[in-house]
Amino acid sequence: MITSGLEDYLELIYTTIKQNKDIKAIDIANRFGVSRPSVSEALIRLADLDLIVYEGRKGIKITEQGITEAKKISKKHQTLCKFFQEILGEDEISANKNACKIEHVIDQKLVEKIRKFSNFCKDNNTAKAFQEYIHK
Amino acid sequence: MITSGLEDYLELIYTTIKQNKDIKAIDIANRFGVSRPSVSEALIRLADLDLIVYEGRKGIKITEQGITEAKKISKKHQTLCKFFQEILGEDEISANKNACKIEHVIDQKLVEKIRKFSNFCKDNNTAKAFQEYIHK
DNA sequence: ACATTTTGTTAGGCTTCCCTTACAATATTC
DNA sequence: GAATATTGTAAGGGAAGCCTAACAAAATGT
Repeated sequence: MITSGLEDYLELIYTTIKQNKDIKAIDIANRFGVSRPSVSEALIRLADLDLIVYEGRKGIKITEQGITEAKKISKKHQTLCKFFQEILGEDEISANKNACKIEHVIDQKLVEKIRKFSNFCKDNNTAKAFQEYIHK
Repeated sequence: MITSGLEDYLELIYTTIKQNKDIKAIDIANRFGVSRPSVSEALIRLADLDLIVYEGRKGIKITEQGITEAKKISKKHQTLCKFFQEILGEDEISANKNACKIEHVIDQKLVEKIRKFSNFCKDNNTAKAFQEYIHK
């Protein structure tokens, strides 16, 4: 089974590759503040799960299945982030930090509901009204 | 540092004791589907953290600090649960399940914002409008 | 091309959190 | 009060996820 840490790594691999950039193990290590051996291990596990193709220095490629998985996580992240920032008025750093953790535990169904709710709120200027309500 | 699992156990201890009921290690094991030895270990760690007083068969008591911690978690749980159910219209089981996981990773500040937002939505009948929006 | 730096792997270790099996102590039942 | 059931603990083990130190291979600089 894929774990929270693996999901983080896969998500970064996906978003980096999507921008047509290369990603190396050391980039992941730097990004998450973990050691190179930890990442090395994790990449082997991601490859075992057929989510990436990993051949050491030859680079990291993402599989179809990996893309599918990464998209799910990435979508969750974006939906949550947007809701926290645009509706609740949370700052970007806090929104990101919380989304990064919640995305690994929340059900897709609930995220979908939040996404719809966000759209609903936008259509109704709910965010603005909420800010006024808070500072009243 | 307190972990997700320990928080779960502490929360159950707190809510049970609050209802003037006794709680035993085996109750926790049954509730979370883990073995008695696992709970035994966890209770010793909770005691090390001064969150409970544990003396085996003599029972489990919660400390002041434990109550403070448990209240925080419990409050997070309730706030999230309420938001998911009453505003988003999620069913109780799903609301609970998601709250149970998110409560361990979300910042208190963000929960507080969600709580205020829930109140705001209630004052404005937002839930009803959202349901109509979904099913339009 | 050679020296240096960068990057990845191996080996060995630690903690958390779970497990099973076996045993000990306490409660319960008859 | 003796037999049985319940509950807790000890011992030992495993997977995940992190670490450091040491080494190997490749890329880079001059």
